[in-house]
Amino acid sequence: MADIRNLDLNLLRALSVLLEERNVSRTAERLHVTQPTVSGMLSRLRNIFGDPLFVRTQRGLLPTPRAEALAPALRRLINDATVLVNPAEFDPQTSTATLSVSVNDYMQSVLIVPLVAELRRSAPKMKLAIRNPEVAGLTSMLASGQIDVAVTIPEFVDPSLRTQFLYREEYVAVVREAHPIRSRRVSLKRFLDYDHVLVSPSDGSFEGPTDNVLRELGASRRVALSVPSFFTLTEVLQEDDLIAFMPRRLFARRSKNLRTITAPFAVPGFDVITAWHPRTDSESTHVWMREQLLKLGESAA
DNA sequence: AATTCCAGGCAGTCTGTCGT
DNA sequence: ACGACAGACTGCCTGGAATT
Repeated sequence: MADIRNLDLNLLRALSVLLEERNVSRTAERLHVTQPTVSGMLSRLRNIFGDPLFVRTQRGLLPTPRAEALAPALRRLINDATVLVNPAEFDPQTSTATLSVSVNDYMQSVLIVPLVAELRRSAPKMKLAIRNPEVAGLTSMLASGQIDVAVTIPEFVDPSLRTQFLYREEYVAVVREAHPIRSRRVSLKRFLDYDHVLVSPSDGSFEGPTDNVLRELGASRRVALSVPSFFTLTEVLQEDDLIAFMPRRLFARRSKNLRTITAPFAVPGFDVITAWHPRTDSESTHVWMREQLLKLGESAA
């Protein structure tokens, strides 16, 4: 049994050209090496295949039956190898790839709704899975490929991941249209008279960025309700005299029966970023998807 | 586990010879 | 005379050992 350890692909390529040219010098020219090099290659090929492969005649080199029989398989092999090292360019119009994006409901509303519209147009055969965020397992899910890209905030991202800034978001204070607070500008005392509601996606906490600001002011509010999603937040706000801070871009999309008031203090906003595993850095499908998100982030800003 | 170093082997060129 | 092949030499690559 012949050993393929000594076989390199360039030898097979040389054999393929030799079969076409039936001449060592012309083969050397085509391979951009010197004639003795091809001679040496032929000698190695003869050892590997245990066959003379070519015999010299008056009319040049004549392939042996064994060499002629190798030709179709050689062409296939070289073609396959060429495809292997030159993966097809990503074409959104024809791609049938499936991508999984982890993103919370606020970002779904701001980014994913326009993303889907864009995808239906420019990548009609692609499939997209939107998944609720996994803060704890995010890194391992990105590493294993269960999630391809996450839209999130920097605080949730392990330093081993790659990130790209999309846009900066601000909070606005929101109440329902029928809320007893009528003036746009509200005093701190009046602001604290009412019960508040906040979004805590994972742990049901009653504290958020607003409470950190209040603590520094030596004050505190009563958070009566903690909900897991921004969709629930907007529903609840419409039904009761509560106050909530919500992302400005979300309010712009879900302001039915709601209005903003000017809070007596500012709450720092947050950066929205994409995060992915370095493994997929140059994966053409992923690169394309991240570019789409970046574009949408820029237009959302 | 990753990086660096080193020895051995191999493929390439140049030059020259041989066979058709 | 032309083209294949062989020998001498050079530089690069690879695999294993040593080191970090």
